[in-house]
Amino acid sequence: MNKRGFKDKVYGELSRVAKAMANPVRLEIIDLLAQGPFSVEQIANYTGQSVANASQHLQTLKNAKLVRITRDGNFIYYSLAGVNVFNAWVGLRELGFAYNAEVEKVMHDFRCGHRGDLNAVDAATLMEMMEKEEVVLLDVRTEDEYNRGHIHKALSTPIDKLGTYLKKLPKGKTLVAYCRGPFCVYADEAVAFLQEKGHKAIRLKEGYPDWAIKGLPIRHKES
Amino acid sequence: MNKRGFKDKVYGELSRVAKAMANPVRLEIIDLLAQGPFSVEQIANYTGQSVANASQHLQTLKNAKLVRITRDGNFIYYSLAGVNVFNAWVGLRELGFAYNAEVEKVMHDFRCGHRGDLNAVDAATLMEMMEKEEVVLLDVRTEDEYNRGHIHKALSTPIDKLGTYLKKLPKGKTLVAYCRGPFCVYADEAVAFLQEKGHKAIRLKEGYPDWAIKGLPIRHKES
DNA sequence: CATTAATTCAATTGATTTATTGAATAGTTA
DNA sequence: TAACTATTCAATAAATCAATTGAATTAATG
Repeated sequence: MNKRGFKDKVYGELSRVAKAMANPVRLEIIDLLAQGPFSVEQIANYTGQSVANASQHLQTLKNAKLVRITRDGNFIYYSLAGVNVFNAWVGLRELGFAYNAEVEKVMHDFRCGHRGDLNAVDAATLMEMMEKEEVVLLDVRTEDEYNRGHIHKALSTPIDKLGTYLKKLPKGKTLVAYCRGPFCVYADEAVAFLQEKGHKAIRLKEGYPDWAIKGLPIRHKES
Repeated sequence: MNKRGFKDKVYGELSRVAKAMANPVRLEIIDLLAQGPFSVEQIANYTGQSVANASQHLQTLKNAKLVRITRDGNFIYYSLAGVNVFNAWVGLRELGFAYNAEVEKVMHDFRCGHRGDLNAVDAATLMEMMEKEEVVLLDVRTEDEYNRGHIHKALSTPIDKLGTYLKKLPKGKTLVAYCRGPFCVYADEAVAFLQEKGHKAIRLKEGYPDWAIKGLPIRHKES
């Protein structure tokens, strides 16, 4: 094989991987699967797609080796093929943040409409805050996702049941809410709700997968 | 805006960035521009494309904010919009290496055909070797690229003039050749040539941009 | 073995993407 | 200002991609 043929093959193969990521629905699926395995129906519901369409996108991701499947009874669960998939997704995400003003703008506008406080702490800041025991950390994802893995010392307070946990939360301390990632709005909703109830609340910029991949302290239930 | 509308916009914008990367020619352009600025004609020649086609791809990259331009005389020079573009490219590249057996296979087959020794040292290993002063480091890219920036202590020995440097190279020490990146074949060609001439030679797995972005020691000519 | 539920396949249509060609534009130099 | 050069634009046709629909698989259960 000559030099051009070699390059055509290498860049061609890599562009197949990039093509598999180059679709809004598939990016949302990747972002979701960073939390762990989900069935086709769960993925379809979450992304607002028909089951057939979700399945089709999942086949595309599977062919590109970005996801893998495990069976459990009647269900097929999809999850990311490995940590490199998440890394590539983060690379793309940060690229979007850095140079695409439209991404920043959309996020800013959306969150402006939901709460006054646009601040968010990043992982490093939160680590410092936690060392001083100033904060209560809230995992507002589903209980299932919490059990799969959560930030050390976080309490499970799913967004749709947040009201029932209100009494147990101390008024003095800062509440920090986190969810699936920077595009997940659960933490924003939680912060809005908590601030309305008179709490001092702020969201964590990153989500659980970002925290975990940095090697920061986590815990999970034995399965 | 509702939650779905927000997500559609965010993932839609990010998929536009991914789409801009999802083409073999554009990936090769990104990989090249990691070395520094190049004109449209240089890019067209390097990628084996017509000037019009190269220009069209560059417009696509520019619209996605992945590259930016600077003028100098008659020429327009394209370069990466920032360090995040390179990071995203590396994320994709590593993803290809990790899960796409086809990429590994193509590289292995190609390099098998060119030299017996498939080994390559990585950056960390090279740093150790250099501390013991066991190696002579050769930058086999163009002299121009060397001047823009090179690994500290490397000699400029462009691949097409490598023969003229032969006498000056010590027979006892290990020669380590590096070039633009893992898909650049200059270092492979250099290693094959040097081994043929009785030298102990090996390539660096990564290219100059990978070395530089890790914060490892570099030097460059004042411009 | 038949039923059921979850998932995938196949065919269609409309929308994007790509390489090619040749013409147009915008800066530079004489 | 005219000629030149590097780059971009516009139009085309072939190829690829996405959402929809309904039918076909596949594996577990009665």
